[in-house]
Amino acid sequence: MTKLNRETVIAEALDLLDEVGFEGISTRQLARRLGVEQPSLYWHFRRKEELLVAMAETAMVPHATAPLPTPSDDWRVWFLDNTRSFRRTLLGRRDGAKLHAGSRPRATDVDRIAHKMAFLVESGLPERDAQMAMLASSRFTVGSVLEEQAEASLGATADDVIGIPQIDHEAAFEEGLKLILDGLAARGERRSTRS
Amino acid sequence: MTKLNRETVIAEALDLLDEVGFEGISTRQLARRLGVEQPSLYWHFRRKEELLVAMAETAMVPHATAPLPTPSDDWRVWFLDNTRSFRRTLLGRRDGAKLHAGSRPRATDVDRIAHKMAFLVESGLPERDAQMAMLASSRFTVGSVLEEQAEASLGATADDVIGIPQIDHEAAFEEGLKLILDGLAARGERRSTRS
DNA sequence: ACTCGAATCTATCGGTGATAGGTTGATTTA
DNA sequence: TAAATCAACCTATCACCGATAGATTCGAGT
Repeated sequence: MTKLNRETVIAEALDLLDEVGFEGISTRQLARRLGVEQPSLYWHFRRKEELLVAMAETAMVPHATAPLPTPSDDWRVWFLDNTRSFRRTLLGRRDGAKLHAGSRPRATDVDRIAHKMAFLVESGLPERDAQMAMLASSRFTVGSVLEEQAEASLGATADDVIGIPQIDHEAAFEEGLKLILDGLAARGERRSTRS
Repeated sequence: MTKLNRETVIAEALDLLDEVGFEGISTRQLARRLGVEQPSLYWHFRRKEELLVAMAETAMVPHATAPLPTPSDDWRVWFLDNTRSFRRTLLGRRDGAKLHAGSRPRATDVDRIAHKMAFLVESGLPERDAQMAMLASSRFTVGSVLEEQAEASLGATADDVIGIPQIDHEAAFEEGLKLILDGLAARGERRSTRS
């Protein structure tokens, strides 16, 4: 059998995540899948948490490699699509939000965020508003997906007692996102129409 | 020594949470603090998760017992204060957001939410907008506090490499919340001024 | 005094992350 | 080519974890 490497471990770990969920991930199960003994994983990762961080990073690749905005883009449309891309990526893996929550941005992410910010400023938004809107939409998204995936996990075990009217997560996300966008647009317009 | 009961266990568990954080909670440590052997806790709780749910509920008491809005209140002011109350309660305990995340609302919570919704509708907001705004602000808050407390946990271990400009979480929360409120107000005004 | 059951105990299970230190086999070096 | 090196595994083991089974205690009610 071919030799293990970091990427193979991460890929298999993400497959395992999809099957057993975040709490179900154990180094032994992962090792068994890779045809290896459990301590061998510690050659590639110092601690389990280091593996989880790497998993989170890989899971975010779809969003982290999505095209950046260009000056001709409508900032409103881009803002919506960018946040949707983030959400779809989080939803792309089981417990994706839990995996991602609290992870620090890497240097390449920081560069991309800077580009996005510059785009919004170029589009006429005050820098602080742009910054706060990016932050707010990101946190709103994490909170939303976290709840959505938590409900999915609980739904698998406990039966839904009727009384909680079952939320349409997609619609709730879109509406909340629109609220943030509208709040942002109100400022941008106020600024661009008055000055 | 006085006999144990559910409330005592929960209270001690929350103290333990503040000391060791969410990941550090173990039934053995908790039992030792209570002067009892570990399996004794299983008389009061079927599984550890049941204890965690009870902890989450108790931790939310400050917010869950805060005064409800009255018809004379300004809905904008109330909306801000209500969301701030939620945030402060989450921040009130270490890893409060992680503890709360994904917990289902209890019957009494549902009643309170219904009251709040009715208040917003009475104040002139479309029901769906009110619903979505409550949901959005709640999820934004959970996402925000989750990140804030995650940073606090990481900050305790890893040193801050300068390059991430250190966010003022309070200000970011206030700005994001204001975006949601402004988005909501834009609709309410549009409705009330046109009809 | 006797019973009964709530509330605790002891003992133990299988599973977990992690470390220490030995083995192997390919690659580099002398 | 022989020796040395070192990445990449292995075995063995640790302390700890959540959870269950089943014995024991002890106070309240009859």
